Amino acid sequence: MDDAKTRTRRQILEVAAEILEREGAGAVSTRSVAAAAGIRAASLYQLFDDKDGLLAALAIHGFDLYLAEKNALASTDDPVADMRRGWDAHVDFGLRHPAFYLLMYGTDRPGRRPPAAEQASGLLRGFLDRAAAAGRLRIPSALAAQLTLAAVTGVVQTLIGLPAEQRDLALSTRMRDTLVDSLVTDPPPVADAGLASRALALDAALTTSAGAALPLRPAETALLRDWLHRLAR
Amino acid sequence: MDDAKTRTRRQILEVAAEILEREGAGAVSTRSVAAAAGIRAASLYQLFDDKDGLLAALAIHGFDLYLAEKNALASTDDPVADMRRGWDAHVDFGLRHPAFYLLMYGTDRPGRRPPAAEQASGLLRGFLDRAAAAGRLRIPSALAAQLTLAAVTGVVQTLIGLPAEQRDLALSTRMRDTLVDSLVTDPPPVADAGLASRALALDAALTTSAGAALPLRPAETALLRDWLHRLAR
DNA sequence: TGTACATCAGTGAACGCGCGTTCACTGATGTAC
DNA sequence: TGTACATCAGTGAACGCGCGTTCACTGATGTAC
Repeated sequence: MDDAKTRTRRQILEVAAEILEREGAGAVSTRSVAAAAGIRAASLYQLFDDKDGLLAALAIHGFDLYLAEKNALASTDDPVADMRRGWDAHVDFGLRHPAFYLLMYGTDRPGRRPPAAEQASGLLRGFLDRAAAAGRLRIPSALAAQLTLAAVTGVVQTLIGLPAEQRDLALSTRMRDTLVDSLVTDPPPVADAGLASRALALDAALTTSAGAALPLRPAETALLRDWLHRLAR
Repeated sequence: MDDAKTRTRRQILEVAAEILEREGAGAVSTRSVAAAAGIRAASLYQLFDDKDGLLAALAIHGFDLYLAEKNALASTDDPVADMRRGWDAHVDFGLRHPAFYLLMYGTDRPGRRPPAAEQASGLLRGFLDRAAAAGRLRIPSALAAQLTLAAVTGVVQTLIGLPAEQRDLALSTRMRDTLVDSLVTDPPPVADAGLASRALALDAALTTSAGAALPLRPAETALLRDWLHRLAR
């Protein structure tokens, strides 16, 4: 009956999520979670290694919630419009689950990357590589992803810090448009797309086919990509 | 001898700052600070109300450090260049004092604005109002300040979260330039400056002369400024 | 100059609390014969 | 169908810890006469 164990784990994570969102990260302790779940604190140790294990599972639970919403967003053939919608969905999630958001994206101590940043960055790269492949990206997608993530987390954390009634989404939409406009070439790709766009389109295609057999050796590919980035600068 | 008391307070705050920067916010307790300062924890209660008082004083101490650096930056007659230099100084401070920065600007729980955000926003408004007075601002300075603060804290927190050797200031300079370019009109003000710039220049002048005798009544002034913001939109 | 007193920064011991974690246990459930 | 046994989720009590905070105190310093 591993099912039963999995189910209990899920129930406990949901209870823990409720405490997190209602009372903040400081209120999540082995004892408070156990009490809210109607079991003894000692029982948690059969389901999770220890407190850190519980918190890690909670962060993954939060990221599952986030991914479920993101995946519900269908991709269209306009990667730039998709990016704007992805931005809005991200902000919306953060404002509906502020405590989760801070746990997932908040920087709590130097040198420790927020747990969700890695995965979110990967997701973003998906959008951006598609934009690059369509010849619409001005800068390498890795830097574009970092810029976008830094801007969006700055916006969400600013909004979360304000009392609910003072939160004005104009901050988010303006930042979004400023950023997207700066990353993306305005017109859809035309026949004589610029040097930079062409270099980046090729670079994106190389990313997509990573692992596939290329007619170049790894060291050559690396050098080529370095040149492409220089051309795009 | 109130001098002696003030001096002791300062010494204790410096010791506390050291713990904060070396071991993180979690390591700052009444006992650890007292031990590091060579006194008993009980003695702290003669210098600070309680632990919250100590932390509040610590945040103010951090902001004093910050202001000391900012004030060393002389203003030039180019408010836009000043803004860029202010941005860089802010980022530099954050990377040199990451734990302080997180204490001052980090969002730790929903609805609670980071303690330094208010003052930093006021400081920023100074730069921005000067830019607006020169007719170089595209949007109201309050929104511009919010955008800038959200972007710069997003950047600094992203960099702080990375291991020191992966921190790349290109993220900061690109975000800075993207943002400044979007806030500011490109050419220095010419004779036929646009409607929006003129409206905002007037608005900035009204801010500067708040309190001085105006030929308009307060309600009229408020309405006028509302109209100016609408023209600038 | 010397004595008696007031002030008050700092002491040392103790309080109660919530925490993470351990451990021998119990009692219900499922399995083997 | 009935009995003996194994499994194991969950229990209850206890541990040691660091925490914020209190309180009566001490002993050095400065002041008044």
